[in-house]
Amino acid sequence: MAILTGSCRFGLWHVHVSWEGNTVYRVRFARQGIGNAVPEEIRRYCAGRPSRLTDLQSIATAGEGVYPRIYRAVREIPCGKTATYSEIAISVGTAPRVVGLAMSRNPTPIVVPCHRVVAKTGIGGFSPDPAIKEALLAMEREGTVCRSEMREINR
DNA sequence: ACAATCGCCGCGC
DNA sequence: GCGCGGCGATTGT
Repeated sequence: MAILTGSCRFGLWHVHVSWEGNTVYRVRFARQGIGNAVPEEIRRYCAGRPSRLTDLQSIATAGEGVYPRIYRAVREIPCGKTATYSEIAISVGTAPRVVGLAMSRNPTPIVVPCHRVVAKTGIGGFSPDPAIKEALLAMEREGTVCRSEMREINR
């Protein structure tokens, strides 16, 4: 199977994705879009519709290094909730700044939901623009996007 | 090897 | 509300 790339819209930004099957290699925010499609769950998420990002895998979570363990811990933060840099640090046995650095180098934002990691006082950083982080958190707080298919069926 | 680089935190003012 | 020092893994020279 070949690696595919595409983009979808999120507010004023375009979300570029490269992936193969269920494995996502890169996600990045850019001003310009490209024509091709992105995985369904990311398309639904960006549109604010119910989605299950946990169906996707990220290359960033593989391995036993510190960064992969951080990324796995971040993936366990439920949609609509947040954790602090220090909480993640304690859970994997490292320092808060290492978590910050790992977030800044996260190759697959959204799939590894680094926007759910906030500073103890304040929202913390996000590149290329903290406004994206605020928008993602606001969307998840609203709640529609967080409904999984199971909850859709159960209600 | 070494130095620089961080999306942080807790303290003391 | 500052400013400061400590923190640890990664990346580039």
